[in-house]
Amino acid sequence: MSASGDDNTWTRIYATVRRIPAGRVATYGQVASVAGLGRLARVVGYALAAVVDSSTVPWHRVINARGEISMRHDGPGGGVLQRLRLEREGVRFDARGRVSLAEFGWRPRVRKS
DNA sequence: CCACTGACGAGTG
DNA sequence: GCACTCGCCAGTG
Repeated sequence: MSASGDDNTWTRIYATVRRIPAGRVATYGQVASVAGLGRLARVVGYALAAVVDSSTVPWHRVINARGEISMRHDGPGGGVLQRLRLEREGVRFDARGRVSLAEFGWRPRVRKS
C-alpha cells in the first residue's frame, strides 16, 4: 500500500486493538477514540475488515456499540468465528447473541475494580 | 477532482 | 428497547 512510513490511521487502529486484553471487548467508537481518531468508527471497521486472520490483531474483540457482532457482507453466519473466539476467551453471549458491555466492555486508562 | 461505498455512532420518535 | 435518519472520515474507481 502506501510507499512507506505508514503512519496512517489504520496503523493506529491496529495498535489500539492490540491493547485490548483477552476476555474483553471494545466498540469501534471506543477504539477510534482511544486511538485519537475521534469518531472514525467507520474507518475502524473498514480497517479491521481489511485485516487478515493471520494478523496479530485481535479483531474479534472489536464489536459495535450495540454489544453485537457486526456482519461483514456475508450475511448471517459471517461472525460465527468471531463469536466462538470470544466465548473461548470467557466472553458470555445472551440468547440474542449480544455481549454485556457493562461486564466485558474494555476500560482503557481507568481501571475500576 | 467527484461520487459511491463501508465490521459505525448518536439522536429522535 | 427498537427502527429510522443524519453525520463522520477514509479508500477506491
